[in-house]
Amino acid sequence: MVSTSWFEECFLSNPPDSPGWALVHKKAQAKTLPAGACLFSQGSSCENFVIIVSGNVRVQYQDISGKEIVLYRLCPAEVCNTTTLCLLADGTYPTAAYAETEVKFAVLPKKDFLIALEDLNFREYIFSQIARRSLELICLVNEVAFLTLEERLARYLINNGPSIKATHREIATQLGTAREVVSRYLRRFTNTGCIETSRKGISVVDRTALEAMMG
Amino acid sequence: MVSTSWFEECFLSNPPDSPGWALVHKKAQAKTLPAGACLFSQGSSCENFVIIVSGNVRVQYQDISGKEIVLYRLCPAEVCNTTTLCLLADGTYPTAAYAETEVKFAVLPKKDFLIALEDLNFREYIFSQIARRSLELICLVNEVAFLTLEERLARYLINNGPSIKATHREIATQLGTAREVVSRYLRRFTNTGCIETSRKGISVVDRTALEAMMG
DNA sequence: ACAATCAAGTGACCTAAGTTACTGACAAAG
DNA sequence: CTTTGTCAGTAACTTAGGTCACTTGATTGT
Repeated sequence: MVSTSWFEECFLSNPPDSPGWALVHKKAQAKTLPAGACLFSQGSSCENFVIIVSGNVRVQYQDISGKEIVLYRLCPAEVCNTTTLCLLADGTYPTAAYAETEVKFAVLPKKDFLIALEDLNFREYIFSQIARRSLELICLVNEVAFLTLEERLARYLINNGPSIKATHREIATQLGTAREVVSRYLRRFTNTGCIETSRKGISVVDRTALEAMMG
Repeated sequence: MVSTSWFEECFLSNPPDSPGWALVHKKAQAKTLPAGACLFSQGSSCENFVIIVSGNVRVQYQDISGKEIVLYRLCPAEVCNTTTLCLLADGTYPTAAYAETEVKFAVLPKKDFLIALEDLNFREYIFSQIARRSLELICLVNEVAFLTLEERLARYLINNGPSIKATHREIATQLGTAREVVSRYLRRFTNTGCIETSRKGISVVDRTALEAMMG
């Protein structure tokens, strides 16, 4: 059972007074993992529903040659899309997930999750998240298929706020490309005055100019 | 209400004796569209649940410059993934759908769909489909991001059976590339004896050789 | 303090694949 | 039989971006 302290605090907006949330509250196990830990990896079987309580998690795909692309990130109160889909489809994980910070999360056995889904309140919470995330993935297909890296990088910079704390390497993984390529485009953006770079950080100076490049 | 003839015939395996299916049966409207017709297009709002009764439907994305990529195809008894996700997320369509043959399908207002979802039987049918399809889309991201066109074309040829009836143009749309590029790789496959081409058709001669190329 | 590690900068090169611009072949319509 | 449109073949070129091979500077651990 999840300790009341952080769990309830986190779900004040979805109070566990509905049967589904009550079940989660009763049966879920609280877990904590340090930054960098792997929550699940490609090919492993999916047995438990996962909901993030604190910290954030990167969900990504890694191909045979080691190339990676980030599919999405999980924030507190969010449900892992891949996990939920795997539970519903009886599948094994096609992706891997890593803690980016220390992460607290609740874990609920598949069986109990399916019971909790009987509750309209719980179900709506879950499925609106799944739906939104899956629609995002459809958009990601298009982005990867049709946008240039320059456009995708511009989008990344816009979407990640005026001040970004990430290495070129991390950005490259996010976009599914190589570090050098990111450096190359960042240099161009710097030359045209769109951004300013520092070690481990980028700040967007001319948002409008960047927006013009994002396709 | 859907005429009993083709609807029931189609759902024998999911008999409408459960409340969800009964509701679908009672409230759904039967529609028919000719080959080539548009079921929905990008940006239009999503009001109705859609389930295919006969024929098949191509769901694709088109970017501003007119480039297209096929995301998936719907077959009889299948539910449109995008539609269902949009209903659950209150969104507008990010994709478009076109009838590839004459299509019969049932349409159920959002309101009734949400009621039908109360039924475990119906819900499981819908969500296992959604889950499977969405997992496929995750794999599509990786395919587009990391595989070469040669590999993707080889996969396409394998997945679409030993005898394929499609123009180079159609295959190009499927993969999100240009016709000439498809012709180029098909020529190479022909030269190495993997396939044989004829007007509007391709047949896989050496499946094993093709499999070796699909990455 | 020094080595080791990691982030970043950068030039040179290479290749996949998009683009342009044709040609010829076939089929259906007139 | 001829016109018109679709399908396919192909050569020539361009470009995005992946890869290699470094260097330099910062950070960290011992």
